[in-house]
Amino acid sequence: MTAQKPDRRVQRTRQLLHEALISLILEKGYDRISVQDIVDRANVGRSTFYDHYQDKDDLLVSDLEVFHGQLGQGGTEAPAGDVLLSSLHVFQHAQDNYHLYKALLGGDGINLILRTSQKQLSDEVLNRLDERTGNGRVDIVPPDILANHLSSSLLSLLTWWLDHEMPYSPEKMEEIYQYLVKPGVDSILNGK
Amino acid sequence: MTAQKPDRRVQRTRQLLHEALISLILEKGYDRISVQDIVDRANVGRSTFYDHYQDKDDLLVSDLEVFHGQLGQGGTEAPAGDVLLSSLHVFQHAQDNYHLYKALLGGDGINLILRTSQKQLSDEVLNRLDERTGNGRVDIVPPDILANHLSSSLLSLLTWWLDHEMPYSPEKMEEIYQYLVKPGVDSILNGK
DNA sequence: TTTGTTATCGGACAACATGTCCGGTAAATA
DNA sequence: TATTTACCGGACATGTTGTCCGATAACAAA
Repeated sequence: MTAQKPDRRVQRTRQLLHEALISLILEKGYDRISVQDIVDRANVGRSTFYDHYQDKDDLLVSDLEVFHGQLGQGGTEAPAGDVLLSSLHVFQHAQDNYHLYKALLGGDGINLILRTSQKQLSDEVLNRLDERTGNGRVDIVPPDILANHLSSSLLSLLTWWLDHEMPYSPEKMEEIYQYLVKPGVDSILNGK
Repeated sequence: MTAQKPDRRVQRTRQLLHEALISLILEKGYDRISVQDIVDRANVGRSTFYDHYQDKDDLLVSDLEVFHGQLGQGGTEAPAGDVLLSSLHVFQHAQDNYHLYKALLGGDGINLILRTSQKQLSDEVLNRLDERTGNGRVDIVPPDILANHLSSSLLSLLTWWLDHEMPYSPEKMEEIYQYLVKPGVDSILNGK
């Protein structure tokens, strides 16, 4: 079993496909891209694509691994005992890789349902917030961000509940939701 | 302009397509469904499908409108001055329409990227939470729900930031994130 | 019941997408 | 230089999409 040097062409081809996918997601949205689009953009033969990946999703997942890898490393480890995520590192990394993040998280192609539902809820919250402007620390947390937070928290909690086959009653979930978000809202709106 | 009675066939056809879509999403996931699958299940001609909807997405969006409509009505209006969403109503409605909700929000087909990223973050938070079990009100808010909340909040905040072209600095976003979630976490972990 | 309308059907069509297989070529390693 | 192998391009069968058409049967109105 002699040591094998890796063929330099492989990495290059995968890199080309990677870049093509990202740029195409930005232009057309993930689900409007065909394998043909990707290989045209990358100047790679279509059969070569299938030598590397099973399908379009496979390429995306492989890209996501790089994405998560970069995100994990380089960040100062969270202070021991601190439960909160080091969001600063996330935001800085997103700023440094704006296009990548925007392609993966932004836009509207990928998450049609959740985005539609959340916008609906968020608008509703925003309406209520408008009625109580002036007081509170709105300077620190803008109302639209607060609305976004409240609606997305509810939807993610709901999604968790469904994925786990509704292990608690709606009343219990309501209680949990309150415990999670109310202290934050109070401290912002009532100036603590 | 005489009053026209609606043709009863129309509503029936749309209802059949609606039911077929929902059941198929549950079985295969949204993006693995073809129009052919839908019309086969619904016993509707394929050309008839295109008489009603432009494409698969169009049918889904139309279903979402019903979804949001049901969600909006019937809920006791939020107490005036209360900013929080009436999550109880949402959870009850989800319980009454479990299959619909599960089809639209559950599973993994529709939100590959966000779900993958969130699971990553959530696991990380959960690890940290394990180190401080015992104290706090874990009985009210289970650790995995708390981890889910913290990670999804960060991702939704990040998504908002990207969609609005990064109007604040990463440091400012970090501050906002802390303001939003920290009070809730503290009250849960430290027993207030 | 009769009449006029129209929703539905099924088939046909072109264009495109998918995944696989193959032999030839060129670039890599040894 | 010799040998391995990554890449290419073409071909193939299969499936998907969106559109158009004429025929049929269900409908509303009279």
